[in-house]
Amino acid sequence: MSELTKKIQEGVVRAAAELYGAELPAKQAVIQPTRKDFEGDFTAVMFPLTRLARKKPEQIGEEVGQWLVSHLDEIDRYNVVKGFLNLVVADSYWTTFVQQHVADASFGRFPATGQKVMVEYSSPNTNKPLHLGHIRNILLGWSISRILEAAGHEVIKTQIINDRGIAICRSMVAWKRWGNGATPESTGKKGDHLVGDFYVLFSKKFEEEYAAWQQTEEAERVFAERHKEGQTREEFFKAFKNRYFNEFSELGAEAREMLRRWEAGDEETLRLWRMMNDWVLEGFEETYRKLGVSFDKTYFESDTWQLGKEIIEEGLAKGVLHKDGKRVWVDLSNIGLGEKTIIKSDGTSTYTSQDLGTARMRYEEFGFHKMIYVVGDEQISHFQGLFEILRRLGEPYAEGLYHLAYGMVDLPTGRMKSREGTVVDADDLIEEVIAEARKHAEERGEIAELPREAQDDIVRKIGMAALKFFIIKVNPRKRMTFDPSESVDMQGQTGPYVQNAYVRIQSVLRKADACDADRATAYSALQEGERELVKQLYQYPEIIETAAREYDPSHVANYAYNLARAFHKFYHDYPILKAESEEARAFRLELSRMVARVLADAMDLLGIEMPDRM
RNA sequence: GGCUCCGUAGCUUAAUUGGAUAGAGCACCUGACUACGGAUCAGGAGGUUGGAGGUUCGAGUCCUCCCGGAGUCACCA
Repeated sequence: MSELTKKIQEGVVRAAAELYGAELPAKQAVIQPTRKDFEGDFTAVMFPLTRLARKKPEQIGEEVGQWLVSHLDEIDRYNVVKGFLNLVVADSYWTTFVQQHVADASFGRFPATGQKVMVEYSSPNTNKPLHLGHIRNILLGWSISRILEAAGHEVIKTQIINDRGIAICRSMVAWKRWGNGATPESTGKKGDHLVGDFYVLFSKKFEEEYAAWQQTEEAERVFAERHKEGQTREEFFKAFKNRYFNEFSELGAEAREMLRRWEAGDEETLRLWRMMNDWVLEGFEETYRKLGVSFDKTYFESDTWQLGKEIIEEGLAKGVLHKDGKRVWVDLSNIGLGEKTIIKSDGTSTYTSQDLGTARMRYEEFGFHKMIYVVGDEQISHFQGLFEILRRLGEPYAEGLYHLAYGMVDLPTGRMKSREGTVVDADDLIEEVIAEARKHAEERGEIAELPREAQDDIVRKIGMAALKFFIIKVNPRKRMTFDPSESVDMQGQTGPYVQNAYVRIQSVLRKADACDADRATAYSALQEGERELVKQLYQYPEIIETAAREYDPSHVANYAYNLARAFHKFYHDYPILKAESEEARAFRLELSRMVARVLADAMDLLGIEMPDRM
């Protein structure tokens, strides 16, 4: 809560004590920004006082209002509507506020909390390129990291690359069989896309193999023996695919053999694996760079997949985990999850066992207070189980673990499905939004005079702003529909709209010759539109606090939009450079300067850059 | 079926965590400066906040029960 609202709140509590001899809990003295349709800056809700004062809310409002005006310098006057006490803050308070913070880089930054927070926000598989779903994940993780830093925490950004397992082996088999030694250099293809192509090729060949197999006598026999009562041939073979892969498929056997050799440390297999993984990782790096994100620490599943043995032994000794033969499991029925397997009966590890081990390893390495996993909501129960196990084991960091679950990204046509080729590729998407921004810029011709590189830079910033803002403005919890045509919109509630407010201010500032900034505080006829802007600026730190507490960057995005909107209106309604007085001109310039600074700061927390022209 | 999440205008969404007449954008219609950048601004139309009860001075928000959608409940990751 900000300084002034806190002061008002304390004032209300003290007023209650002095006027009515009542002890009002601070929490019940609700202070909120006044709604637009009433006069005032802050509103104190009087209803909770009625019981204590045993008077009508209107009368209490009058009495408390008078008390506040005479005891707080900042409060100029008040009015009462029903049980709402609307308080008007003195102009001098606002003009001083702007003067104090116009160049204050610490505005919107909180003092160090001493808390160390680890944020894991990317965990891609190395068998195919990043797609739209990853983009939401990455943008969310990046911005929440920045917001947590602004809130005073020390943040360690991390990713875990899932670089081993049967999936990458499929790509490896396909490359070996049909690749003819293709490389990113020889094909001119980005490494992750090249490997992804082989993954797709494997699937295609496997489908063909499976279809052919269904015509064989062996398939006939399998169907006869294993199909359920009333199940058609088609239904049976659709459901049987995975088992076919594991029991009958030649390609499946080859991929499994590849995995076996990898696990056995076969040199040739490892060489191939390293080569293809490196291609993918370089591709990922490029995409990350285009998205403007980075990590402090990268983990690889190939290093961590066997972790967890130690912690599992402890769990067995403590009776938290149970063992049947080689299989290790845990009873999670208390949180509605039933039995969960941690080590399979063939002795191999699972995702859960890795995650147990990785959590402890990270804690030992960084000693974090909080660890946030930014992972899709389809894994909610996985994390519930994981955290529950760590709690039962008495791990010291268990209470600080948090799964930031975001909803899937759908297309207007429905869910993205890699099998149906409806996945939106990250690189393609980035290219598209930039192309769209370029198209708009060319139509407008505003930046046509600039050198090529400068134009490219601006167009890139605008396109990325459109894409990022479109994704981040939605509450992470919600499943979102990604309409490609809307995502490149540049008007209305969009990134470019916010940028435009900033650009307009830069344009004004360029034209403003040096003027006496000190005269700004002498301005004493604050207009409605000015007041509205100042109040919104004043809210900024609180917004960051809320976004950090809720792990929700959409608050910051919506704030930036609202601030930009208020500025556009202000810009339209009042002259700045040709203001009616020197004081007004000085104040409006300072006010605009601060709006620009806060807009840029807020957008920076979302990973969005501001152009100076557009 | 158990657990979890979601449901707000035709569409995409917000609501300061229980506060005033539910606020925006898109799309549609109508307007605006010989002006500091029109990627702008103003106005119109569009709502029984999925439904029904309940708690409260006050409910989109909390409780109960329904309806609809999604996810998950694997010796997958």
